[in-house]
Amino acid sequence: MPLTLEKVELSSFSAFLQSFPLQGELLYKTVFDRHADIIQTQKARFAVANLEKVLTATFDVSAVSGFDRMSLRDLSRQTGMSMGAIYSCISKKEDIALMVADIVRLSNELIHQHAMQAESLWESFEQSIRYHLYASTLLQAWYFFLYFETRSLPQQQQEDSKQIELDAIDMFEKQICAGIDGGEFYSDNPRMVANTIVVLLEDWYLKPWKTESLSINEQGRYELDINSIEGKIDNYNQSIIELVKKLLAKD
Amino acid sequence: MPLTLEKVELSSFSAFLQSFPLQGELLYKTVFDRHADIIQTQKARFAVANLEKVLTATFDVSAVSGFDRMSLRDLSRQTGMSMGAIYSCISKKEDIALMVADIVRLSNELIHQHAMQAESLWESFEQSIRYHLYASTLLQAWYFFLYFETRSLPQQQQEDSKQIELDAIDMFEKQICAGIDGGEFYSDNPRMVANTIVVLLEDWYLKPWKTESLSINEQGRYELDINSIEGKIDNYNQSIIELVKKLLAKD
DNA sequence: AAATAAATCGAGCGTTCGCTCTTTTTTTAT
DNA sequence: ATAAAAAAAGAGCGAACGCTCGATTTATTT
Repeated sequence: MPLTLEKVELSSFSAFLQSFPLQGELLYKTVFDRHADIIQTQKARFAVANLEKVLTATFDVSAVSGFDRMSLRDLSRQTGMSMGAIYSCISKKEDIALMVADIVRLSNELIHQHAMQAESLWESFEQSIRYHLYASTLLQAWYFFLYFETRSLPQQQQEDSKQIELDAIDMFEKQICAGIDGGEFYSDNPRMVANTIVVLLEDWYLKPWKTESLSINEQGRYELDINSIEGKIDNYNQSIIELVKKLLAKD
Repeated sequence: MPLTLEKVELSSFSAFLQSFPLQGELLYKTVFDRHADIIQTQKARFAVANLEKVLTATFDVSAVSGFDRMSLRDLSRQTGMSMGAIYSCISKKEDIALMVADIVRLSNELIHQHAMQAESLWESFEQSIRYHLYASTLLQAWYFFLYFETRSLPQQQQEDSKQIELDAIDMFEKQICAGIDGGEFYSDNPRMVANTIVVLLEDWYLKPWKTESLSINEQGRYELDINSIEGKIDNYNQSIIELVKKLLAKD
């Protein structure tokens, strides 16, 4: 039973939250299922609880000082788990980074697949942007971590990460070119427009302090405040859309 | 005798190279002068040679695996210097990151000051973008390092780095607003345009593989090939300018 | 050429790292 | 209630870390 997003209209962040599978317990259950081979713990109940603690603490600690500086003793202190407990849900430190990379890739696949189900070119284009914003808001810590800690991954996975970005640019470029061919858009530099979209999407989850889109809780961790975030996402999304419209306008 | 850029027209990358002071021997001499308090070595001749070796090797090694993973023994091997020699031009590992941060800040100041000398609003705006591209190309490794290794710096310096980015956005925003007030531009979201410019400027030095703007030499290090880079910078610069023109056009 | 100062060297210090492994505790099955 | 299985605990291991410091080499001055 592979994860999918049903074809429903995810026209708001709250609607998105109701159908996106990579959140809450199911998120960590997914991590468990996809890495059962390296996880010692057998019962999902225990593994899921531990994975949540380990990954959350990893994001907290390494956001400040980086993954390399985070020692597993830091992690032990932060989670209240012993070294043994930590090593029951990973086989080595690097595994944590692998799990994050895997989930981010999966998330990107899900939103891409879903956006492609749209009926018109513009709808698909607009939804690619919006779903990307939604997913990278929900999984902000994960996206952020992957971007900055790619160098903790094996060489091959580092290349893969680059390729994800290039693929995203290619995708937008193709959509733009299709729109140009269909007479819907105009641009003399489709790739530049596509690239601009991608870096603006990255900017959203890399620099939340620019828009204060996330609030900081008493533990100093960024967290979602659904009520205040909803408007901010829509704002940023709208800004990108309007920017893109100008860039693709026929004189 | 503070460093400055004479008021000359730097209308091409090669013209820029002829007057920008942060390059070659003078670059490392500047590092030496500005950190004489923590550098044991007294004679500039020795310090400059060692700083060049240490900083170059730092960029090489940590571009692959990060500053934290780079041990001073790696550095010793890469430079052919002993531990003692390394510690004669730094007092601790963190100093390397401090030196890089200092130079990047200085570079930004120089190009900002110079751009402000332009005579018209548009000229100043356009030169801010172009000089930033020039400087971040010449000092690509430095800019790249600061972006990814900010977390190796003390808390205060981390905040400063954020502020540099916010200042840059503010500056472009002000210029845009001035242009709107003067009837030269139109935009209903000046900050979004300013932010877009800044992330596109960052993209240039963070992801050289996107445009293959730098060639890779036999040591696997990115290096400048003045002949082929000149056209690529101008291309990218032109792409940004045209994009900005569209975003600020009066209908 | 001798004397002084500066720069370089690298073995070694104390610490911390990722990780292992035996012991103990908790959970599950009978 | 008891036995078997699973999970958690944390002291301990070898390796590698940043950094120091007395010995040595090189450069400068007299």
